[in-house]
Amino acid sequence: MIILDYRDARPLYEQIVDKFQILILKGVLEPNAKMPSVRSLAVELSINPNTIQRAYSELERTGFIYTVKGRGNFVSYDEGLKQVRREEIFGRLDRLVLEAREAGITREELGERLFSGSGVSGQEEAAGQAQKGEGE
Amino acid sequence: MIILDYRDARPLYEQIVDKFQILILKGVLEPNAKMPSVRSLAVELSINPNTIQRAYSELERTGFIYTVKGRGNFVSYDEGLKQVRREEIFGRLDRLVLEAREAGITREELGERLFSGSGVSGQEEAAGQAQKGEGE
DNA sequence: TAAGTGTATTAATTACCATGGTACACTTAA
DNA sequence: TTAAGTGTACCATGGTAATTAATACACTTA
Repeated sequence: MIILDYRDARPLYEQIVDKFQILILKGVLEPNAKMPSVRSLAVELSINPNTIQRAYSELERTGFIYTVKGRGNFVSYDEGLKQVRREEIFGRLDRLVLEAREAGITREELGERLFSGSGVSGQEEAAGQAQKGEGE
Repeated sequence: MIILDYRDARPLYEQIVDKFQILILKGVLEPNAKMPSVRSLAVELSINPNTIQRAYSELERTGFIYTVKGRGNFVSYDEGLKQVRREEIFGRLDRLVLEAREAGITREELGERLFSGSGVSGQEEAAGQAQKGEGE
């Protein structure tokens, strides 16, 4: 379900948070679905349970999951979360643009790169979540 | 010439590397210009010479400066560097696009954000290199 | 009751960052 | 030649973050 990248400079718990955020936002993990237990996931990934615990705490703090003591952690997806993730990504884009400008790259050049990425430029997405609201 | 931000979570040497890369890429520091000596910059920034040394080593490793023992460090700007920097930034854009797609953000939405950033969308850049003067 | 769960705490380890200090080799100018 | 300024290479120290490790406790469920 989750694969760690030890070449990644970021802490393990942060990688775990990211992966689950994506799985939850994409609907792979449905609302109220049970998360792997702290101990079982620790065994599966061959890392310490404390690291999983830290990731789960972060996911709970940011509203992606909720906890029932003695029972486990569960997905608490709601539409607001998607907006949070979107804003985070837009923020990163803003910062990248600033850096690009300092390297002499214009917005136009970034735009060109943006749309040449995978050939596709028109209709995308809509796949993945399919059903549900989508909206926002 | 350089101002450190102690609220910044990044290491000091990394901040120094970044600032000089920008100064060099923007042409504020011209090719073959002498860099501040390790000791003098350390005094100016009130940090340890070893930290400056580390930053300079990184700048030399990445080709931004060259060293002459006993004489000092000098700017070794060439067009190739700018290209490398551009590619690095474009690469980051590519990865950001992938993450955005996973969050359900289309290229169009990214494009919109890209050009709404600071109102400006047309002529930019070309400013910055203007005169030079600056030069230590 | 036993097993599985989250949670909390403490200690130890490792890596990285930064400092402080010393020493050496080189270049330049007096 | 000498002195000053330069880069460079060490080493030891302290601080912090990430992670591991080992326990312990409280809860839920079968």
